[in-house]
Amino acid sequence: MLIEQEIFKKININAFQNDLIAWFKNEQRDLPWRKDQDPYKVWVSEIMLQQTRVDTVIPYFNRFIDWFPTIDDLAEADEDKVLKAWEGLGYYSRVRNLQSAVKEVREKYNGEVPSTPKEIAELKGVGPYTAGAILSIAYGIPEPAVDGNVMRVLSRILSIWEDIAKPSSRKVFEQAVRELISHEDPSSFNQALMELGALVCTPTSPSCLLCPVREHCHAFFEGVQNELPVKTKKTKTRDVQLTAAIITDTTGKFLIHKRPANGLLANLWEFPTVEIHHPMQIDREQIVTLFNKTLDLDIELEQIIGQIDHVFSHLVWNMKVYTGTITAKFQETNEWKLVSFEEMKEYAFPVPYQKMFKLYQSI
DNA sequence: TAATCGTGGTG
DNA sequence: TCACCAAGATT
Repeated sequence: MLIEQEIFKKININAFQNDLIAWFKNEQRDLPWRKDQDPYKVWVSEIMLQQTRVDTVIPYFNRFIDWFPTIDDLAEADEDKVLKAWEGLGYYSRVRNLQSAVKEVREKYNGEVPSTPKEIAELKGVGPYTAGAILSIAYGIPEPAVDGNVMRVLSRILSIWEDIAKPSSRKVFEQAVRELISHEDPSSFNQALMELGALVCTPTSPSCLLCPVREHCHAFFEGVQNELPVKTKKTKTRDVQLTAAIITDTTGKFLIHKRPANGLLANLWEFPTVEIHHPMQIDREQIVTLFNKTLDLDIELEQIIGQIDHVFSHLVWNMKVYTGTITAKFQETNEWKLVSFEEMKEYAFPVPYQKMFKLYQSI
């Protein structure tokens, strides 16, 4: 790669490290996962923080560590309870991978989180960023931990015009970190880059006048901090038409269904739902038939109580919500359960179904 | 590589 | 209202 030669010329590495780390030690936020360096807690926090804001993560992290204080606690827990701990956080495969990886750590590494790049990167759900974050923060090993913050900050400081939306450009920034990282305190260095990105070197209108490494910043020198980083975008969401129903039996219990183990919202619970492919040419009777045939049920729909629109990363759900009743003897299975209001609280429901139940309660 | 995988905050 | 965003990984 040709870029390293330039990096050495542009930056006084020692002064940059010192200014950055000194700022971090003074200004870092007091966060629950910074109270110690327990590799398990660092790991949990890094998984939670993937694509998720710090303020959102804090209460989830505290409750998760309360429920599962150690690797053994998480490894032995029921998946339904683990998912319940993650309910509302999103990207649920993160926590299923985490539990799977924790079990592997217990079996292969005697319960100790491995401390080599190769071994840690093999764990489920641990990609290049998370591997570097755990190695540097928990073990003090000078490995790059390149997330969106780091790419933004370094694209400005080093004036790197790579498109950070391209997966291939991450390695450019990893190489940059390898040239710049403090070997005396890699933990503070990596965290400082991210903290700077979160607090000062923000995506829009960065606070350059407050920046501790302003004098090292090529973009600030050239006045192009608002043009960096280069990031192409593409977002096309598709609409999905669904009909879902709150179905009760004669005792007032609710019919719930466990979603498939793969794909969207895997292994979470939902109220019975069918997809409507051609909403213009379907009547109520056909919807009932669709429920009974698709879901192998025997139910009757009562009335529409409203509509829930929910936006995911790559699609939008338009859910028509009905109430309904069970019209025949019902047999519980692993995927189908009839639960009381109190029992329902033990099951993890994704947000659209939480919205749906609130709608039901409001009528 | 591009698509998939959630949610809540923000300008 | 809506595009964009936030400590990415997997397929």
